[in-house]
Amino acid sequence: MPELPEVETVARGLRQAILGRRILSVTLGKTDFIDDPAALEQHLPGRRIEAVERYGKFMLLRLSEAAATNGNDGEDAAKQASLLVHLGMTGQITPSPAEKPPEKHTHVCMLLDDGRELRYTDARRFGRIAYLTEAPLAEELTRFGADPLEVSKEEFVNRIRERRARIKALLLDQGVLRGVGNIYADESLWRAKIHPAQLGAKLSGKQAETLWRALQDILRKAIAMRGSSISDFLDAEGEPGEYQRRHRAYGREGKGCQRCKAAIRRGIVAGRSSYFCPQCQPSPRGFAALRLPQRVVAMLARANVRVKKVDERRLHKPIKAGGR
DNA sequence: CTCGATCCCTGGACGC
DNA sequence: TGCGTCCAGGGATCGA
Repeated sequence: MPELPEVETVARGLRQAILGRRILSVTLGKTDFIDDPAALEQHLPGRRIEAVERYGKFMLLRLSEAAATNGNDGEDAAKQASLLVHLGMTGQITPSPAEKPPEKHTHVCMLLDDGRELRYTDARRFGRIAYLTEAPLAEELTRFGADPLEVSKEEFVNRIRERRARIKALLLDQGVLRGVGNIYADESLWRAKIHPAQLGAKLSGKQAETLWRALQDILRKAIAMRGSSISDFLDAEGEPGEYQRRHRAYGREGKGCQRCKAAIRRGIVAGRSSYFCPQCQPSPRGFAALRLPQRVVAMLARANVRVKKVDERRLHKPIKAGGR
C-alpha cells in the first residue's frame, strides 16, 4: 500500500537506477489502468528520463523533449512531457535485466538504452499511468492539496479546522493533503491522541498542531526506514521497507497500546479500516458505535445473535450547523 | 458539504 | 483439496 513514504522510497531508488537512461521501446500488457495506452507507445521511445519526482502518491518521470520532427517546427512534437505513475495498491516499478522473464501481472515494459527494462507490475491494477504534456499535467496536479512534509503549521491547522468532516477523512483526502493514506493517517492520529472520527472543526488549535507535528515526524521516520511493507510493497530495488515494525496502531487490533496497554480497536471510519486506542484517543460525542466489520456481523448472524441496529440518523446527526 | 454505497481488481486468509 | 466469502484499499462516482 504505497503512500507518501513508500512512493518517496521508490522514487529515490529509481533516481539512482534510471536517471538519464533513454527509452528505446515500449511493450504493453493489460492497459485498462493506462489513460491513453497508444500515447505511451507513440511518444515514449527516444525520450530520456531526466528527472524522477514525487507528487503526493504519484511519481513523475520527466522526459526529455522529443526530437523535433521535420516540418513541424517542433511545436507539438517537442513538448516537455512526463510519465505520471500511481502505484495504487499493488503497483511496483523496477528495472530488471531484459533477459529475465517478467513477473506475473507485468503490464508495461520499457526497454532502456543500457539493456535493462523498466517494468511496471500491478496485480490489482488500481494504479494509474498517464503520458502527459505540460499543460494537461499542470491541470491534473491542481486537484491536489499541500505536501504534508512542506505544509506550514498554520496552513495545516487552517485546512483541518475549517472542515466539518472526520479528521480521518480529511487526512485521506488528497485534495487536502497529498500523499497520506490509511497507515500514516492512523499512525499520526494515534501519536496525537486524536480519535479518527473526530471532526476537523472540533479539534483545538493545540490538537491540530500536535497532529501536524506527529504527521511530519512519522512520515520522515517512515521515509528514513524506506516505508512500510505490509503484504506486497517492495521498493525499486525489490526490497521491503522497515517502518511496519514501528506501527503503533495500524494492523494492531487487539494488541496492547504502547502507551496505556488498552487493546487497540478497529472500526470503520470514512469507509476505511481504522485502528485506534480507545483509551488514549477518546471517541467524540455522538459517535456512539463504530460500524462493525462485515466479518463480525456475519459471525454474529451465524451464531443467531441479534445486534440492535443503531439509529443512523442519531449516529451521524451531530454537529450543529453554522460553523462558518 | 459530507456521507455511505458501489465499483474497479486479484490474491490471500479463513471457514466448511 | 477445493469452493465460497470476505477483505485489503485508493480513487471515481452517484445518490441521499
